[in-house]
Amino acid sequence: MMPEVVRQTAWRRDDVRERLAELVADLPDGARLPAERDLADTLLVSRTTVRQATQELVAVGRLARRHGSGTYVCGPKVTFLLEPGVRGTVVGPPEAVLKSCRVRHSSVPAVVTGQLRVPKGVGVLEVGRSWLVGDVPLCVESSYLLDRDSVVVSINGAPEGARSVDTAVEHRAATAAEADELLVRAGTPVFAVNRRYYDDTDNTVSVAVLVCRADRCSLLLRSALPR
Amino acid sequence: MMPEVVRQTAWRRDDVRERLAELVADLPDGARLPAERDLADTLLVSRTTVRQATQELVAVGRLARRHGSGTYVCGPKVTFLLEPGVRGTVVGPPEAVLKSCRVRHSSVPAVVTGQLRVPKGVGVLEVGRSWLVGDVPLCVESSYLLDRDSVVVSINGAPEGARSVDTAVEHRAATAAEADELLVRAGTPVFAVNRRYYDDTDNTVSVAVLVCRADRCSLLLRSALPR
DNA sequence: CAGTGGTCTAGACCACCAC
DNA sequence: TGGTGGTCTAGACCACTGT
Repeated sequence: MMPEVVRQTAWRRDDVRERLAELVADLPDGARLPAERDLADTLLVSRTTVRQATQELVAVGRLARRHGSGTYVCGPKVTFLLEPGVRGTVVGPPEAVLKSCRVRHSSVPAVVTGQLRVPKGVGVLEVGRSWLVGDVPLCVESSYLLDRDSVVVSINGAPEGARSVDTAVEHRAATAAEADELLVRAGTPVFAVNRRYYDDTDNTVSVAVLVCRADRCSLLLRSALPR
Repeated sequence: MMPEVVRQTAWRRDDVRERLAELVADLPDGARLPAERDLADTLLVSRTTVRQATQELVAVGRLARRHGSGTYVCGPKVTFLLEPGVRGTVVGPPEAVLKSCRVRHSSVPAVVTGQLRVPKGVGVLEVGRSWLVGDVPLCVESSYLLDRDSVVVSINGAPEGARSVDTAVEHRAATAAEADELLVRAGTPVFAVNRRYYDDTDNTVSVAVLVCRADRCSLLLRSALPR
């Protein structure tokens, strides 16, 4: 059942993708590729096939298209560092800038209900952060903390009282709201990183949701081993 | 620079994708969608547009296509659990089976050279594991350990002497070899999880490389906080 | 305004599956 | 053998960029 068989045929798209990958390997970051119509003529395939092959390289961050301008070779991905005692940070290269960091009171948003078990009506602090490379937002993060926590510690570090953390990483489609924030089309694949901090009695102390563009970000997680 | 502007136009593809997403939301896992040609007729778009919209849902694991059979609603993703002191395990649902686990001697493969700093000629143990759901391989893992380590501990747990671990998660295209093992086409997006175990003096003790289908797997990482 | 990517179409043919 | 997904084409038109 569900054989999901491997093809025997050699598809033109695969051939074009490999040719492009070789071409790209010899080009510096930021270099512009020939126009799709030119590539189609050169490689003796239709423009559609060129686009399909290109798309596969775009999806994994090797190329980036700019409407009306051209298709360009991408630099290395942004590395997003997650350590148990620290909330997310971006480490280079390439250089990413923490664009905004806002802290505000809110009253138990839907995302927190059921995860962060607080009585109805209790306020939480929402910490929103976003990172840019150039002018392009790559990661947005929202953390939800109990008011009683130390805000200074909580913005960048684990909240007071937290003793362990779960990190769930999922690859999914961007919602309309996320797509809007990340300046991509809805449905674009993103990493969704959901972190929950627990205290000694396994109550959730805070929740952090990170959404970053899968095509432009890698994740790095560090942890000590229990001794 | 690099505005990467948000579109104003309403594309048919987006509309079709949202309609399909709504349709899928009401269907049970495993349900079959109407044929692409029928959807095209119903939604008054070309089959190409239906395929593009469908593809976006396939890429994030909401749908799966079966050549010659149909397009089906996917169940939940396989959760791959990574804990500091334990090598990867799969937790359900859905049920995944550890299909193979082979241990063999090898002499410093390329992937280990430079990462696992051992003198040339020293043998390493290679532990290969793969997990299946049904008959479909979703994850393959290769660990490389120094011969001096306890093999019993090393297969499922952290190697002797390891005190910390780095976990790098990348979203990239499957190589030809990986695609062959996972029964997908080359270029398919995969999670590549690279774990390095370090001893007290920060020498790499072992290296584990996990490759899993991004469309079918989620990652869950647990760690204690330093106290 | 010329050049480029973005979308969409109608149709063709192939490969696979299940009856 | 009919129905399904998989690939590919040639061309059209739109939207955006940069000169």
